[in-house]
Amino acid sequence: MADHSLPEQIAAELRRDILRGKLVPGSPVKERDTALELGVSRTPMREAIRMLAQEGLVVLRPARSPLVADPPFDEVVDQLIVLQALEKLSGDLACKNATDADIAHIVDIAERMEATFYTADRLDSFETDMEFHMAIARASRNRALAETHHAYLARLWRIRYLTSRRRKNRAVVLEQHAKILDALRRRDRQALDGALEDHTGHLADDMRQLFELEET
Amino acid sequence: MADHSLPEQIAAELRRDILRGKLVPGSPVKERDTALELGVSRTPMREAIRMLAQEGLVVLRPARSPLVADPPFDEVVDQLIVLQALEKLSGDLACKNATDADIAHIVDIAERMEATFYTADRLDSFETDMEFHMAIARASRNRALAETHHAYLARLWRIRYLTSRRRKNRAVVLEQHAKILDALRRRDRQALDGALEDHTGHLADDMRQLFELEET
DNA sequence: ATTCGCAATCTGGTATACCAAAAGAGGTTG
DNA sequence: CAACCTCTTTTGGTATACCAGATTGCGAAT
Repeated sequence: MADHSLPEQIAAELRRDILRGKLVPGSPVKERDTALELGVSRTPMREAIRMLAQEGLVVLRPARSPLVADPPFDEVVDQLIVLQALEKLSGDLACKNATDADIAHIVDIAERMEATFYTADRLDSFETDMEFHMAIARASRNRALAETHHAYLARLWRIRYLTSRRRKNRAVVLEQHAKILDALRRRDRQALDGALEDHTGHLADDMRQLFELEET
Repeated sequence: MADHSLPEQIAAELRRDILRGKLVPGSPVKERDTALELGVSRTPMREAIRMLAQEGLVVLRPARSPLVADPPFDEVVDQLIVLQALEKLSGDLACKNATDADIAHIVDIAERMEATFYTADRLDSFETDMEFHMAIARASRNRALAETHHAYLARLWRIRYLTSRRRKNRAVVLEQHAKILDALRRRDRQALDGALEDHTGHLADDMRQLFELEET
């Protein structure tokens, strides 16, 4: 248990429950009950809840139980817009600052993803996809950027996960990744910018469809 | 005391002490002692320290006292790069989405700042400057963006505060703000982009000078 | 004199007890 | 029958007590 601190473990546990849908969006997360359930005291539970609030997975209310977040479409779009800007900045900086080893690492992830995309568990392949994007952010060699980018990926985790199920043509994703990789290899900032914009744009389209279906 | 919660008040108190230099970068912030000093218990003090850690004003160490942050130049530059990207995105979106009331509010802040810039307490006028930039971010009508932008402003608070002392010509700031306002009024995205880039760029120059002086 | 080791103590992490505010249930009254 | 008031219960906020790991300083042994 030296890995992570107790609050982090609790946060990870709750995060999984939220993303997997065990904790329904809009339902309260009472610190007493939840702490008892997990066999910890309220203090680390409190801290874990604050972490998730910071990530946007729960919303705090003054003097009330925190709620599992259930962001309306507009808010998710807002977050996606920021994510897109962060990815484009990452790409731009990566073209300038990435080492060859950085790029090789990204290629490696992409190849792994391509090889297992149709056979792997959806959750696994989804995590590989996250790794891919995080590796690009890290290749910017800007720690603050990588951290903020990671926070947004985490925040959009659930909704991206849900859209990945609905996506008819998974090949499109692989193709987009290939384009991103190609531009990055050539360190072609403009091409990379376009490829990343395209990638996020498709995600926005998928999200819109998902929300429209949910309306019913 | 309905304004803010106790942890927020404590955080504000500590933040002022850090920014004013009462708490020296690199020195420990012991939660017991500090809590006793402020007449509160450790629980809200803990939370306040976590807030400041999140803002980057203190750094947490496992099983050790938190330290007042003292980030190296490179890290601050990284953060400034992200802040610049967020400001440019804010400006871009604000040109599209800001209401006339939003812009009027920004004008209001700018005028207040201009009127008191030379007479007001430096920390106060600095807070007005922050309000100005935050108002622009909020005018983007993108909550996520405004929040992340705010976090970066807070993170760069100290270093910006220090540079504001060194800046020979405060009039430059007012002039830049005027340019930003003008472009925003005309909803001229390109001009606003340039003005914001210029503003942040100057800040980077000032920062560089500050760090070079500190080296000695 | 130097180094190794042990113990006192300092510090953050965790559990728990207490408090005040707010929500909900139930009864009373118009 | 409905609306309102009150009392109980629930819940987060705060204070405090306890614990375990780490640091440090002193002392003993080489």
